Amino acid sequence: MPSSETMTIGRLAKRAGVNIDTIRYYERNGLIPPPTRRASGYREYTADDVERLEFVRRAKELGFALHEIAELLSLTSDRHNDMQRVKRTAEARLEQVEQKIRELQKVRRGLKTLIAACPGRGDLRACPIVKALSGRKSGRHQDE
Amino acid sequence: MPSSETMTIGRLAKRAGVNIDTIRYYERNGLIPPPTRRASGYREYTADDVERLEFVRRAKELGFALHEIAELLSLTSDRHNDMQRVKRTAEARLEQVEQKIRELQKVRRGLKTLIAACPGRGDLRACPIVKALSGRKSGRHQDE
DNA sequence: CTTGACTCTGGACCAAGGTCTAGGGTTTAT
DNA sequence: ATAAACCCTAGACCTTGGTCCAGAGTCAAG
Repeated sequence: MPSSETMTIGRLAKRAGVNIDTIRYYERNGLIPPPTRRASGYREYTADDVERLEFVRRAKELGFALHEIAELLSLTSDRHNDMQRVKRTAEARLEQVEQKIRELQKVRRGLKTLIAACPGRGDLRACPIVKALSGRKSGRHQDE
Repeated sequence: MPSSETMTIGRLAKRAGVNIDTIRYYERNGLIPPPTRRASGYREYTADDVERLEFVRRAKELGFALHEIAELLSLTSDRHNDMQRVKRTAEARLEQVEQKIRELQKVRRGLKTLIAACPGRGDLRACPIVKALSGRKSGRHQDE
């Protein structure tokens, strides 16, 4: 197949399933290299760009921030790097994800405790959720 | 207790450990009721306001969005409500948290799979992480 | 040749949760 | 009485990841 086939930005957007403005936004932010231009200024893309956008989409699904994706892409295109940097980037992301999970699990335990203690009806002044948020120790009811 | 003691916004900010601008921001967004004013226009707060800000802080720690906190506060101050609405709000938040945890766990599994498959050195073209992001099937021989 | 669809640029706008600044008035301490 | 420290408002600015718009130029079909 003739890899010299090019497409306009609108076509690329459709193929990759992203908004046309997102492509320009990615270009501004270094996720997509500045493409060649026609004499008129129109951007010309190739099938490689579809793949790049798919790379971005997959990395986003793994929760990488755009700047991390830009980094991954630049690592990827430099043969002098080996896998070490890529692997470290992934490990750093994993660490972030695990940290966030731990935080959320703590929050979940807190909520579950409060919900379990709340009968769900009756006078608000006896509500353990309200009490906890108001700073009184829930679990032991005390008058002010 | 002499609840007639008042304080300026700067004092309240220090007591509650929040930024002075944050207090005004909360006021604009209905988290803190508009306080009384001196003739000069200065806001006058009481110890109740310190508690309210602490309520907000605790609710934020449980991941409630500000609009949800405003809702909790308004529920709380209306004696005609009973616990039901408060409990439901907390349950809704719990559901959100659990959903987010599930998403992150999926991401974590994906990352772990890739990291485990990556030897961490050698030619990038053989890197399973890069391959996966590039859309080639990496050896999906394992699930965790 | 004209029309409609497409593209260009630069900048505004969105959510959320603030933070900061400018330009003024007030309070407090010396 | 004056300076430092405080407060007022309105509005700009920040982050992240985009989306949308206006006004102008370009391209393809009829």
